[in-house]
Amino acid sequence: MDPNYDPQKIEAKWQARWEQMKLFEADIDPARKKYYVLEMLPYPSGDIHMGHVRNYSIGDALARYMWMKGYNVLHPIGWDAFGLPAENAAIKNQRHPAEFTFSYIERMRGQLKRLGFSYDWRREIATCVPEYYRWNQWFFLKMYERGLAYRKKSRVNWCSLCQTVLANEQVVDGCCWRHEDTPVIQRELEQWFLKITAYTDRLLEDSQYLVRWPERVLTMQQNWIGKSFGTLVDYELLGLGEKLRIFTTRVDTIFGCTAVFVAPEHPIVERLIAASPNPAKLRAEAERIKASAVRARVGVDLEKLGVDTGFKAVNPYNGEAVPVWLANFVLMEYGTGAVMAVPAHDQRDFEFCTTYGLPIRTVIVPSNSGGAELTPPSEGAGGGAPKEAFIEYGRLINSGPYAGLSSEQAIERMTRDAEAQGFGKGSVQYRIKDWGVSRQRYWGTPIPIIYCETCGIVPVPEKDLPVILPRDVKLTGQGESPLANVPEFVATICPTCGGPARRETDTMDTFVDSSWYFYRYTDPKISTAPVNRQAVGYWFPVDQYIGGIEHAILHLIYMRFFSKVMQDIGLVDFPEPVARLFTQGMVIKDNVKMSKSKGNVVDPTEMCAKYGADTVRLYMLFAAPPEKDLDWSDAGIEGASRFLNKVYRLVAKHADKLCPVGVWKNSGDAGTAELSAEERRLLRKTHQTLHHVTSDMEGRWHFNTDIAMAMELVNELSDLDSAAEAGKIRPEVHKSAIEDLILILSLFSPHIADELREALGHSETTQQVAWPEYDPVLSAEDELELPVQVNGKLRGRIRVAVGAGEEEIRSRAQAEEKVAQHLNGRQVVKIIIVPQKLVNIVVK
RNA sequence: GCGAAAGUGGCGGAAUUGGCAGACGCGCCAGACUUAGGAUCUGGUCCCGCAAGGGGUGGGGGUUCGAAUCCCCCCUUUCGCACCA
Repeated sequence: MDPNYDPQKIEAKWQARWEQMKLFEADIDPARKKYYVLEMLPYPSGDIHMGHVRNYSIGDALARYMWMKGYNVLHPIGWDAFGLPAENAAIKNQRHPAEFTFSYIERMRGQLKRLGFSYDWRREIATCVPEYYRWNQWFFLKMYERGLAYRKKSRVNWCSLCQTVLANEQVVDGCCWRHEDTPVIQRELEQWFLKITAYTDRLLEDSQYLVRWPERVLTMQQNWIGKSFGTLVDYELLGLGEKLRIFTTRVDTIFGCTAVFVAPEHPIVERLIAASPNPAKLRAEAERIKASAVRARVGVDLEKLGVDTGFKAVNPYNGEAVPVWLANFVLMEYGTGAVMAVPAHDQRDFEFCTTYGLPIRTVIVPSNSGGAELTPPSEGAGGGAPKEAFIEYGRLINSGPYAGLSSEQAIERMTRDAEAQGFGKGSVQYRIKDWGVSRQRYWGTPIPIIYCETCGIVPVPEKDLPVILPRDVKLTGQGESPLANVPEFVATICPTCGGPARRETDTMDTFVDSSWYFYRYTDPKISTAPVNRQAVGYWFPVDQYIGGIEHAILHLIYMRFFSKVMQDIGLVDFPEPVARLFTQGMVIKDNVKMSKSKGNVVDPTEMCAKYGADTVRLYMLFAAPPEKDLDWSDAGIEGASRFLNKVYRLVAKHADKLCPVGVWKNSGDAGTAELSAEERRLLRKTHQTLHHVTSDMEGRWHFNTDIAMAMELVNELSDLDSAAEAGKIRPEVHKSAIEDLILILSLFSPHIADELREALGHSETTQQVAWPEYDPVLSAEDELELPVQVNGKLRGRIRVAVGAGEEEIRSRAQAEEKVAQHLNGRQVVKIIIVPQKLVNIVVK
């Protein structure tokens, strides 16, 4: 065995051997328990970054542990290979996106292999190949058949840098999710949508199955879906013979309505302008409000602006005519685009009405006011002007027949009355919108739709799939679909009438690709269906999914939606595909996320060349618990490297001697009795470490503490080294401790573990060994050092046998020299003995 | 503004159930070996104090024999939401 640790050599050797042994290839085996470990698939951007390394090191530790626990482990990887960056790079460099993508995949595959992750590479997928994306098209057609994919013209989010449409989920603070400083603009476009809103209730309800998902993710999803119960109420517009519908969750406050606010984009605005005595003026004002509203959505704090249209609307509950205003803060995309203004009980209305001098009328008082006091607390005892709206539920006043009711009762009764009298009804509104999937870009899945002059929208027949993305396309990045300029792609014949027709030229959002890829891994080559039902039946659900939290309302909600559609189609028979989700923290450096734009990127491949993959991976897991952000430190990785060197030297030093001997096994009481003090000490530490690591691997996953324990074990081995050399530790015992250490290490730094295990005379790899059970007898202490407190302050320590009785502990504690000094002359009130932990003597 | 999480040495972090605060690593200090040390090994390293002792987990209060941990108030940071009617 080489006396010097050479990670480059060792890692190449074991990676080749693992591959040759087909160690990580898992196949269906109904006789064995399965375990599916999934990590979020990378986008082939050119290089693996530290965030990937962290993600995949966590998954690999788990996968290796589960293999050793005897599970049949599915651990796949693939490529989220369609997308904008490749297309943009292609435009810049006058090359084809496919060239970039495939060469980047090639390079990143090499980098992943260099890191030694235990993937079943036979299952690798790339979403940009027709064998994969044809099934995106297939899903699209299935959804189309079910009315879940539809086309409509609407205002959509447009990023001027991406030169394409974005889904609502891809807009962050009014800006593009990929370009934080680029405000999204609104455009009217014909687009394809997937009807995720048809699944809102199931997405909410089925959260009950996701008990092993982080609460935070579920909350974010809930908020994103934004379900709220309320009432639709029709106001009649005087002089127009038209109704204006509003949505409110607080119909109980409607007797306090002093105006109606309408979004500047609302269709009724055109009618108002037309009927206005001064149309030009009203139009100009509407435009001004609209312009301020667009700015408002991007900005944080905005001034509430509005304009009185001069029209009046009639509140059907009390027949009162109130003015109709255009208001910049009213959203066209939520509810009906119009709201009733109740300044006394809505803070926004309050601010607006205060600004414009609209009346404020109190109709709710706190329930505990007993009905006697008719003034809300916000109006102040002196009867001065209120400073804010009273927005709580309470009791109704000044509300005609409903006065005296509680808010809850009133909402129910008033909604029912509206329905009975035909001017309104109960309604549920959602914040989430349907998923716009059309993209005016090239590098994506063609949408399998044909437009025929005579037949209209015609889906591509299933037998004609895939619709191949043509290779020769002129890419300009100029905001129109590149496919539109490929006549041989566009020109087709109508599958229904056989006449000339043209193809849809938009491509799909790449989040479609990643919404079902993890099903494909279970049988990546199947050509007759997107997924193999039998394989899914064996491997699903995903037992553990690991990735970044940034996908909480993107991928992680789309993926759940897709699974529900798949359930409805009959492809799978469960509602939720992922049993347990883990979101790891970011890798940061100098207090900010590592990113090219910040120029603080540490390249994993360079780190592998310098320290070896084992060191990089060990450091990633040691520097912080996995759910927290990890602060990169150059000094820190040196420490990890030093540790592995130390382990290597320690084993190398004894390898020749230990190689031929057998491993000590505990044969029960007799075996334990014959251990020397040093042997006892070494085995105790070993089994305490095993105990900690084993229970931690079962779910807590604080790998940093596992590695710290392994370091302590190494320190113990090092301290006992001279005892081992002096024969006070038998080689068999020594070897047993070292082998357990190696198995623990194999979860985090597998190459060095296999190398060291081989040096000890084994032919199988660590991953093929059963995970060692910890021995409670060996890990138990036989003597304890108990701290002794006097009035809660540490005063001394006593050593007692584990089985020592309370009487003995009591007297020993009081007799301890320093303790006795503090007891001197004081009366002992109570002695608290916490078994195995401490003694506290209370005196006065 | 609302919601969530967090705040522990010079730094990353540990303390799994209310029971020795600071494991482990980094850094630093001293020493050994060495032609040399950015290798390795040994010892030290929360603060004040010569010591005895005292103080200490963002700040203040509380519960308890005992609080980093539980409760109340406040401050700070990060993340999410932010006119969703």
